[in-house]
Amino acid sequence: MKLDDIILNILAKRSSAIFANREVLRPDYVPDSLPHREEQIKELTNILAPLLNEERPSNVFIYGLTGTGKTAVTKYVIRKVNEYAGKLKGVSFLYTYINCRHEDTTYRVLRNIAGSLKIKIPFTGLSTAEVFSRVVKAVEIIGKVVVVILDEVDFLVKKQGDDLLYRLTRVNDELSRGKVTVIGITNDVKFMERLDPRVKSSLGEVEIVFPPYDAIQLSDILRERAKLAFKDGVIKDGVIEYCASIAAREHGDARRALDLLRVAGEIAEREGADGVTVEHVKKAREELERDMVVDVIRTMPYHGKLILFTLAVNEGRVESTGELYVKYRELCRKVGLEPVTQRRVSDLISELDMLGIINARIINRGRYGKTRQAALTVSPQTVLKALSGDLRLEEFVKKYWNR
DNA sequence: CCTCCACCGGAACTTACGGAGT
DNA sequence: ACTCCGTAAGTTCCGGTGGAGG
Repeated sequence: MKLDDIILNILAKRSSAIFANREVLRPDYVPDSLPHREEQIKELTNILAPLLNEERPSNVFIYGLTGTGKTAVTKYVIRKVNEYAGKLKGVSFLYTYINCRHEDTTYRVLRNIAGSLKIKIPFTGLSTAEVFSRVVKAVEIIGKVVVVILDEVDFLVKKQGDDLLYRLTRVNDELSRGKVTVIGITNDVKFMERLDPRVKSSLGEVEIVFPPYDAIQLSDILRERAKLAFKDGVIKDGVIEYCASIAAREHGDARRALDLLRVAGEIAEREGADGVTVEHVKKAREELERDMVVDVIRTMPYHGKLILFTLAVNEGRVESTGELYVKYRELCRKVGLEPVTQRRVSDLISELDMLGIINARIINRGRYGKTRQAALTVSPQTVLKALSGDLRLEEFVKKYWNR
């Protein structure tokens, strides 16, 4: 085949037989309609309405499990309010969206806020106090309301404490021109309890709760997006319902449902099929699982990978942290590595649990103590496969098998 | 009803590193 | 060149704690 033809072939496939617009299924896409979230949209719009008079809205706190539309609704409403503020009243305000899972330090969050105020801050080197005062100065000079949206705030607070939140909610006292409103978003129900009472009262001026979707609502959402994302008639019977039922089982997570649908479409496309079937969704589920594992492994510290390895070669589960630790040390010894302390391993278990790659249940064995029982949520083979892709571990794995 | 195991989990500290300001 | 700062991984120390077994 001529090179020309190869390229042409690939490009031709891009104008796909399956997708009309796959962007609609991406997690960060904000749709024009958000079914079953009218209540929350109304509430949030009411709260933010003072922006039209250049007044500072109350701080808002938003709860809801992952994939319940918190982020989409917030982005949607703030965008619309901003639009109408300009159109109807000729006023403007600034807003910035920050995901604290990615920007999980005080410094990085401040740098992001600074960025939206058009002042540049080096990515390291300054003290947080310095950055904070530069931000405050900028708000003062600009003299407008600044809405700071902190998505997944719990990550920030877990790592750095509520100091930044406290200062952000108090900053209005120091300002004569310009105001700051904070919108905090979290999926951690117990988050508020851990906050300093002062932060709690100021941040929780208003609260909005996002309940999880049920399977029927998920189907509605998927159907609506599928209409935009796929060409007519490519979605076969039962596909939408199947995606919805899987996601409904996992706490009504719409993001999960959309991911499934998108990946199923991509698989169908790769196979050159003329439609998306339930089989494609099943494959998509496996593929997403693999991706998740690879992703977790890439971001884990070295000894976190060793813990995963230990777990994987033990049929994917252990009865206690102690057992896991003994086996982990054994592996380290065989391969000539310094093991970390049990305390550290305990933290690594927590991390893996939070990332969803393992399930760590606390169990009480009375006289025989309290411990965590850890089990992989994915198959050990998937983990081993993903680990062998890790360069430094490859040797390790080989050594272990040939020992 | 109390004890006491095998841990959990918070906090403060260390080490190594790389960037900024002066 | 020197100091100050943040980040990441890990350590040390230690105060809890739920419930089976005495």
